[in-house]
Amino acid sequence: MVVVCPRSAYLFLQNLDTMTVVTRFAPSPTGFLHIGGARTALFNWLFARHHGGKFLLRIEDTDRARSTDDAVDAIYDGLKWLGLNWDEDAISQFSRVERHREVVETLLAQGNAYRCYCTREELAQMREQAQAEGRKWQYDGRWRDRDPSEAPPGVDPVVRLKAPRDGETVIFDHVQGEVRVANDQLDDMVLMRDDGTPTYMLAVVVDDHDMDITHIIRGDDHLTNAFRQAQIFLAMGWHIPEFAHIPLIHGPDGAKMSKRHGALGVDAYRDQGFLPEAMRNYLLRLGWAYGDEEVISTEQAIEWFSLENIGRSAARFDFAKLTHLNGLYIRSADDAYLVETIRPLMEKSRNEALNEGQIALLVRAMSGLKERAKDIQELADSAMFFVSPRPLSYTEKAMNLLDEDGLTHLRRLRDEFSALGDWKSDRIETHIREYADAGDPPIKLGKVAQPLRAALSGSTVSPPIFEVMALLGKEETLGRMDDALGTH
RNA sequence: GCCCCCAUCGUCUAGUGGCCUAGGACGCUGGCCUCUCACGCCGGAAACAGGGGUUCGAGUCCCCUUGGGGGCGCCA
Repeated sequence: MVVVCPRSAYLFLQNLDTMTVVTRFAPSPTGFLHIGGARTALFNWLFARHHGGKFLLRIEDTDRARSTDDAVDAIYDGLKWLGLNWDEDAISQFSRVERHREVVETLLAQGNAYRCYCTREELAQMREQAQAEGRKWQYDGRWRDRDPSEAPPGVDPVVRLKAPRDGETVIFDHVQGEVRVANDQLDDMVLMRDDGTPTYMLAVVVDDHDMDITHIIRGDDHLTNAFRQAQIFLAMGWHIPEFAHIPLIHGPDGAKMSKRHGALGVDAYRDQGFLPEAMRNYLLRLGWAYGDEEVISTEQAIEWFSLENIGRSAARFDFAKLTHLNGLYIRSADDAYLVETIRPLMEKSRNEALNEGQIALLVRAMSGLKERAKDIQELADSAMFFVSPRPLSYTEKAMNLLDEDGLTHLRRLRDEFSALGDWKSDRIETHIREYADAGDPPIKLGKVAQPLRAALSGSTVSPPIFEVMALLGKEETLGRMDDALGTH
């Protein structure tokens, strides 16, 4: 017997443009939303949006012992931060147990499933023995055709699928292509536990069917599950969704991205200063490509996304590239948006709220600031001096610039500045250049600009100093210069 | 162990038998720009895992080896 899961029969009748594509992201709430899950969600979201279909969210919480509400919230937060909005309400898989049981009953009644009275101990023993003999462990189906009247007393049975034993099962995966496995490699999986709760394998199939999922896009660690799930779909006589098993993401060292191996929740990336749009772009390019395109807006991603362009090999996570992309997005981001983004970080580190005037100043300063930041934490730090109260504290390097020579220039310039009427960046620059040129011998601009930078920003790095002076305003500039002169 | 998947610069990738003296990006690196730091610009080093086929012709197709990954739960 050959069980074939073809590219959906109805796909030949109606094409993707006219059918409603429905995808889903189905994480289990046992921890944060990690990077691999985020990419899976992104791909599902893009595919649905590309086809004008629906992207649903289902929380796979049938394992009551390991599911937590905090984890569910972390998943919601992560998806929201990434901008991956889902359609309709999220579905709790656990809330559907009655329906799952109903399907198990149907399978039982049809003779496609049976009760197995093996105890866990018995199973453990069989597994051990198989291992000792170097055999592959597989449930031998001993209760497959046994009469239930032989059931030992006091044992709550599990329900297993009566899976085909001969032939093979083949699926056509949109990423992996045609994959086939001999049915004798697949044993009779448990559909319902001895406590009457459905297993993941059963629940996924029932839910995907009931939710009218057309395309299952998920990590390729589920590839072998696809065969087992296909058998359930077939047993129920249900239409089988399209599959697309995407390669996993590995850590920078090539090892599996796991929680103890550098895998972080998306919240950690947010906290490290990455912009969601940069994250989306990076994740998209990890395993998917559109020619030589590197910087891809979300609109473009939706337009270009297709399953066929997904690569087949695992990718390593590269912080450097993410960081570079993040810098790109920061530079092209809206000034007010960036100020809003760094605002909480700044208020936290200065332990004081920013007032309206300060916000406005930061918005005006942003074009110079964002040019030199790779992440928003850095951006927040670099913006700090604009709103720091006098007198500023200086970094050690800044101190060194405020030496005798530096202070001499500051002193002279300070007097000249107070006479300067038009406090505009280019006017200030002209003035200082003239001052430097007038020296005998002429002074290098840096000799003047750096002490100014130190006095005005407290550090050795800042946006163009003439711009900073204009932004700060004449009064504040002179005040900060006085501070520097007074302290030394 | 068994089953399945994968394999182009350090990393992400383009490449669908001739357009490949293998392209782009990150990183690295030489230079330019320059008031600092960045950005930007110009240049450089850097890859088809190995071996067999198929073909007039292979990075592209097939097989084997090697290497990586995943799965083999009353977890999801």
